[in-house]
Amino acid sequence: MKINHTKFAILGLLTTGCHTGYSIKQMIDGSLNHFWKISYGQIYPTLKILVEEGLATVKETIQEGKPNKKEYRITNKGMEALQNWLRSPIEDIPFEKNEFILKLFFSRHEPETTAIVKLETYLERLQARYSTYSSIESMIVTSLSNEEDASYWLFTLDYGIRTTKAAMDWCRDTIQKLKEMGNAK
Amino acid sequence: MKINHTKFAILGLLTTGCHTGYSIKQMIDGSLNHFWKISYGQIYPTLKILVEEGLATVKETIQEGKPNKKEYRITNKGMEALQNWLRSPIEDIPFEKNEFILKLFFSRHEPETTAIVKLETYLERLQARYSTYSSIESMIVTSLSNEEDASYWLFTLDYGIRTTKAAMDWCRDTIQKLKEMGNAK
DNA sequence: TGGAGCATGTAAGATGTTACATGATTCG
DNA sequence: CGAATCATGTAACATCTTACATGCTCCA
Repeated sequence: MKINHTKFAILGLLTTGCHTGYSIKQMIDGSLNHFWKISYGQIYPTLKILVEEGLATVKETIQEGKPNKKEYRITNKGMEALQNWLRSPIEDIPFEKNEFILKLFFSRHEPETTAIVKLETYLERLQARYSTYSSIESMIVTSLSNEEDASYWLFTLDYGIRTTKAAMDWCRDTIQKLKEMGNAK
Repeated sequence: MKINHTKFAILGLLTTGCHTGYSIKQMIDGSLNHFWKISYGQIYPTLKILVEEGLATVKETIQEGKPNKKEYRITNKGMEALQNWLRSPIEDIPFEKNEFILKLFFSRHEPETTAIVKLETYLERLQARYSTYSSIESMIVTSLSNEEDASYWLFTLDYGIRTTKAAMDWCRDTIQKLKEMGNAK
């Protein structure tokens, strides 16, 4: 039996102070983005399903000066479903769908210099990601240290930081190796 | 404009000595699996499309003692298309859809011990992956050292090895931290 | 006045997985 | 005799992305 994890991701986000589709999306883009992505095209329909299944409730709130919003809250049944999902064993070890590595795999069909340029671009983007992670980390440490979620959020962030760092080191070493290959010819 | 990378992955595999849908699948599962997956449900229809577009040719081969097979070969046009794709800049830096990390993110809703068990399971699987990579690596080094593809294949493998190793280290440290959190209570 | 941020939603299409169907040979 | 390996394929389904549509307020 296959489980729809996205549904539970949204359910979980409801426990972190996000109560609208819009704020859920922001949270995903800001904190979950390195290991889970969800688009509006999934968020709003899923929120509807959650209510239908009794895992969440909605209340339309009229705001002055701002558009109306629908506030979603997790129910007891929803909380149970979330814990159930947390308890269930993980299916597969994740794999990364990596366009860049795929291209590198076939790179003997292109000149070394082209591969080097691609590696340099990749390294730059990894560095950008690394700084983003670092700034999120210091933000959590300073402003959320008493928050219950904080330690687990830092663990997941640390995972991102360490794997990104490993990838950056690999990039630098591979660039070096490719340059040596070029010189040897 | 969005590019269908899977199509090019199959096209690229045609240049590595794979000529049937079956052998392409084996190559994917053996060597590409850590950064790209393709199922038969995609391979066979894509191979058909490749022929329709003139990027590959088919020839049905009658084998004695074995079922017939269709042998696909890349055409000049296909080779050009492959190089074109290789040259094109990478769109996005990849992200890992990681069910395990997603669960950890919400783990304050479960007891620490449960999280520790999950981390231990995850570590075991990472170790298994690590040994798989290492054995593929030594296989390539010993039996393919003269093959043109070898160095690029080793680069991609090294990427897998390093990021997996970083994840393993993170696992061990996080288990430790969680145990300390448990003791502190 | 125009853009950014807040806010919700849908429809079409792309992409990918799973289960199923078929059938030969080889090896233990 | 049964399992594994070789070999090809499809239909249904699940999942996800993209583009589009709407409209308010605040600020420069």
